[in-house]
Amino acid sequence: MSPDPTDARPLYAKVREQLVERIRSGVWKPGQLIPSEFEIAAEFGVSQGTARKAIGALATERLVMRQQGRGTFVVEHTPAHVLFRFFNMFDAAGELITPDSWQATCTVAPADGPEQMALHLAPGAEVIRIGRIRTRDGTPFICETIRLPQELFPDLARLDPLPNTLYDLFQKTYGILLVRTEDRLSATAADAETAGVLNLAGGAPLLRIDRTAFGLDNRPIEWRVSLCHLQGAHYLART
Amino acid sequence: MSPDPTDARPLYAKVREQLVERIRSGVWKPGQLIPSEFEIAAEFGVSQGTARKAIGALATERLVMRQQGRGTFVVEHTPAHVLFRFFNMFDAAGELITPDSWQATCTVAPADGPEQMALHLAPGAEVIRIGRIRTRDGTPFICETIRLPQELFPDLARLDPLPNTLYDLFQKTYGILLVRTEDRLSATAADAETAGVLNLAGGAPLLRIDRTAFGLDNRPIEWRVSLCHLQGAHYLART
DNA sequence: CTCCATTAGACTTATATAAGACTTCGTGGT
DNA sequence: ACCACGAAGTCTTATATAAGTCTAATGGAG
Repeated sequence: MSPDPTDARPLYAKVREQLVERIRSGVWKPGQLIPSEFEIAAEFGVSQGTARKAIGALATERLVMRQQGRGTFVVEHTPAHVLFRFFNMFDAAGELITPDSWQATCTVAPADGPEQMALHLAPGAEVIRIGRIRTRDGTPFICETIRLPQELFPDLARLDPLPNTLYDLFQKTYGILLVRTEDRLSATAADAETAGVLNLAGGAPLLRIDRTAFGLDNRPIEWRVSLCHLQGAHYLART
Repeated sequence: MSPDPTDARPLYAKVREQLVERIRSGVWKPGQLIPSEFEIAAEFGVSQGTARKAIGALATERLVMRQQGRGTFVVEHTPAHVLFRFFNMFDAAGELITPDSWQATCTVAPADGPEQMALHLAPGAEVIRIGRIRTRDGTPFICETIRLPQELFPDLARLDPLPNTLYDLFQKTYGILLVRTEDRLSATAADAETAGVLNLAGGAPLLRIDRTAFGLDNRPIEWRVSLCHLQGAHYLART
């Protein structure tokens, strides 16, 4: 069954890999109930404890959610879940900010140097470029540029309007589950264009969030640069 | 042995709590080898697997480090470890920045409102206020203010000079292990004083890091505000 | 005799399995 | 409408075995 019979990794690691593959390939879809520990154990010819340990690894990677008495479910990127999991902006009172999207533009072009670098693209590959403004209580506060590999998201550029939570779209329409992000934060002064869009004086300090989001196979899926005019809000990083 | 005989939590959770207490109280000191899984199991009258699960919980909380064949050790906040664990600034090439400390001032005073709030202090309690400049390749780039509960760090204010890595001092001299931090990031314009210290034009954009660090019992131990003039550097937040 | 590579053994954490307890939820009787 | 109960799931605990690490004894080469 395993490709390499001399593979020395522990049993539960091999089982884990097979389970990940089932989620990646879409055999088990987001939100779906997966077989019980005993069923998985029987299928792979291991004990329930070993199957449990493999599933437990998925649970710590937040690929599945377990519920005692109910079963184990593949994570689903509902808008609410995406907000909770991947959005880290809070207002002065500590409340999670729920932004709206506005005025999105979407184009396709060959990737330039930085885009090739960020998304690990071969020269000549195309990217989708999305620009959008996000608002909070009606006033614009984030100016955002998003780049995606065109190859992974056919026809996305023709979607109009784009939904507010892209990660939800990635998963439900394209079957791509984001698993991990790396956010690089810095401060920058607003240039003339951004200042105009956000209705600011030029040179105003902005928080710049440079995010790369990775999929199940650790491939970079999205590169997103957000320029944020936080009015008393902040980005929260735990540990 | 347990204070409440009807305590319904699982066995391993109770054992875990006892082990945490041993680290908190200093019975097991940082860097020290703790007893083996079998010894702990025998002492608490449980199986090795249960003791192992309790220790495993500590390992995922990064309170201990396990090494197969060697044993399990309480984490130690060496300067290198602190840098790796709690310092999140990287330069444009992705290399970890190792800052130096410079020109620290240290005073003691009754806590003001924000300090009481951040450190959960009773009115009238005193705080230690530390101000310092951090340099990178000799040029100042972070202007930092640190507040500590005076009660926890007797005589710290008399230390001169303060060491570069405070977290190391907290652990080795005061036996206080930091376990978790919450960093709130925002962008701000340099005021006149900060601009002068960092040798900048007034109004230059700075990254503001507002950090609260928590100890083993989840008590806030440190409140630190850093104003950073990142020259191509960034703060990295994973996940 | 000294040095060094080897090896047996003790001790450690890691893995695998089995059995019973606990939780949830639907179902059917009252 | 309510409650008891059973089916089906995860969770906890215990036990046995494997695998990694260090130490000290051993024995041969120089």
